[in-house]
Amino acid sequence: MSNTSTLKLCYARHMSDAADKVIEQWGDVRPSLDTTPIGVVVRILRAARLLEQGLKEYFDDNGLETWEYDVLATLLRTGEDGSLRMGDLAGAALVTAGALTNRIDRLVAKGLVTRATDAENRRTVRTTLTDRGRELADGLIEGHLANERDLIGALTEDEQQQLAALLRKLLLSLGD
Amino acid sequence: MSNTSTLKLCYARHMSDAADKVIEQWGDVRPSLDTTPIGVVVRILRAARLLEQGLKEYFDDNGLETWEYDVLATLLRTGEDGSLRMGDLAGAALVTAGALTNRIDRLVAKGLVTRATDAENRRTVRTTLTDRGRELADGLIEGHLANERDLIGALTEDEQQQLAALLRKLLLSLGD
DNA sequence: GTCCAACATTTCAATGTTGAAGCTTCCGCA
DNA sequence: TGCGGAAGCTTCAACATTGAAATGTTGGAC
Repeated sequence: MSNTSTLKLCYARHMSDAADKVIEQWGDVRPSLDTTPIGVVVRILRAARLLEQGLKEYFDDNGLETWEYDVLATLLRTGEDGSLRMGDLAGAALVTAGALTNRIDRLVAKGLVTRATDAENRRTVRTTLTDRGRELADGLIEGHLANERDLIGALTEDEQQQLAALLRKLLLSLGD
Repeated sequence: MSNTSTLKLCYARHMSDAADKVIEQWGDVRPSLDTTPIGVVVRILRAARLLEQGLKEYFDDNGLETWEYDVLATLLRTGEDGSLRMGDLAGAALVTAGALTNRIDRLVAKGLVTRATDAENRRTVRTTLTDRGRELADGLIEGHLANERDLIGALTEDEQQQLAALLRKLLLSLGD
């Protein structure tokens, strides 16, 4: 699961990635453009895609979809009684309410969560982990985190912290 | 199009974003976990979603899908004769070949590109900008870049460069 | 010269998401 | 008490993507 082989490929300094090539091409064709924002935006978009693939591989190996783990883990870490409203789950996953209904349907069918209308506010529906769901999520956390560590392992701890700090600032400005 | 209002919200230092909350929650519920990779991975995923939304708004205003501009711009900046093979376009957009066929179908229907089998290697299909496609893409570049600058405007230029450098290193290790 | 494996694209069924419309349920207000 | 609007979720049609199978093409082995 370690990507030692690809790491070797970039020991050389100043190797260029896809974003560098995009910027270089614009420089050739439209030299007057200020293409600096591409260096950030394109890289974030591509990094997200590649990380998603990397996360998917881990969950594939464990017979789960990434979003399934996301729902279970969100319920698990939210503590309390391990139940959340549909809207909260939709917000956490950045998908629409319709998508969440669909997802929870399937998790209920798998026996990993239950669904019940809230007694106090009967408009809201609370999704709760079953024991099986809790155990499943619990058993996957460590491996998932290890996988994440591996995916960003090319960066030193310092670099990881810098990156996190810069992204936090960006996210706050984007309204996260 | 400027996000001054959201910027104001984070003048206070050490405000926490969604990733901070996730980490904090795990700390409460499973204190033994090393959740540091979340700070990077989750943030990249969320930043990508939010940036995609921000890009979408600009192209919505201009009656185009983001991917439509992506194809046109890729063809435009690749220089040469402004034509590319299907596989190249799929690679640039990180989608499958099937998706590309569909996308190019629609761009052809709109009169923005043409499709022709390559004379030298008749397995490959070359997609080429029409004059209209070229003009359309050309007219949108500057606004698009201005929008991108705006989206990451909360970061100083130095910070943007640091962020770009860290992401490049990460992307290279991920095989970009 | 023929055959075969690899390549490049298209086709197609399965699947998941979005956005809008539709239901209940709740709350503020008269 | 009753009404109107908003909140919260579900339903549904439209649409896009994926992954696999199918089609056609090329180049090398023999």
